[in-house]
Amino acid sequence: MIAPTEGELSILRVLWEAGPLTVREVNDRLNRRLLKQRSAAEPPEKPIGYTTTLKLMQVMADKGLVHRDTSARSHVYTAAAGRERTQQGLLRRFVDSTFGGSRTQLVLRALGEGNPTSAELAEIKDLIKQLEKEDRHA
Amino acid sequence: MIAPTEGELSILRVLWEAGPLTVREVNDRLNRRLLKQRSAAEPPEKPIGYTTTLKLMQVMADKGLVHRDTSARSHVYTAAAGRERTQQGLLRRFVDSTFGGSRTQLVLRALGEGNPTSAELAEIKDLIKQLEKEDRHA
DNA sequence: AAATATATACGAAAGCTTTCGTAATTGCAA
DNA sequence: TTGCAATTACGAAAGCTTTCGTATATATTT
Repeated sequence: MIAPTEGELSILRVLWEAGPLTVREVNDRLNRRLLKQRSAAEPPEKPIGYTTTLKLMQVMADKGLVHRDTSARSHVYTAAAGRERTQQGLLRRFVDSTFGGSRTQLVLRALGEGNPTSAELAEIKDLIKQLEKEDRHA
Repeated sequence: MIAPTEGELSILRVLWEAGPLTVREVNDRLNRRLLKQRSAAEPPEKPIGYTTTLKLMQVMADKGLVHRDTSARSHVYTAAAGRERTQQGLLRRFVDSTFGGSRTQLVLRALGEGNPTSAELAEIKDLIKQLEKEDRHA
């Protein structure tokens, strides 16, 4: 599976969240998101043009990142790969390029500087317990 | 601090590992690394041209990613920011774009699918303990 | 000294992602 | 039907990173 670019990823996020959508719907959601993000002080982000989103999604269809149903006039697009699988692929690439392939280094860095809440820590501890169980059985 | 690109990051990795170096030395190490990576079956990766590395490092100097000492004929380059700080910045950006800003999601994904060894898990558990202590005091 | 090797500087090409303008098509409304 | 709105298709421009050729300067070797 080909890795999505930054812009493609923002479209995939919308599709994962809201299911199969038309270009118009995706573009609307992307721009609504921009509006929400904008606070008074920040520079007013320019909305994404409709044909920009269209073109991007056409390219994604060519790459196989999305499937599209062309039976209706407004084509309906679906993410080709699930969120988990895509995150997994991007994570691998990121760990390789930035942490020399060491997932542990990544985790330590992520936990070390971010003030994780006790709830988050608890969730991670639970997962570690599970993993240790599996390890014992293996 | 500006985020380094993929190619720039590979140069920073060399500088972090080996300290201040000339363009020639960086280029040699990049290509030696390529040679090591290459196994018999893989397509023979093309070595990186000297002027390519030179130009990239000049651009990095312009961006402020490296400092350079031009007192000698062969300029000597140094990484401007430390490895930890740079990793931290890249991590933040990655968590935002790929995990919607949730470090916890990233950690869970990183631990979940990678068969971490018990030594790795122990290291992470230690860190969690420390963090919980700090949390109590805060 | 002359020839050779090595360095930097610099512009431009190549390759990629994103943005945009415009034409052609289709559906809908007056 | 005619006109208007919305959609796709498509090429090209803009912007960025990477690669490369070449000119120029500086050292080294013969």
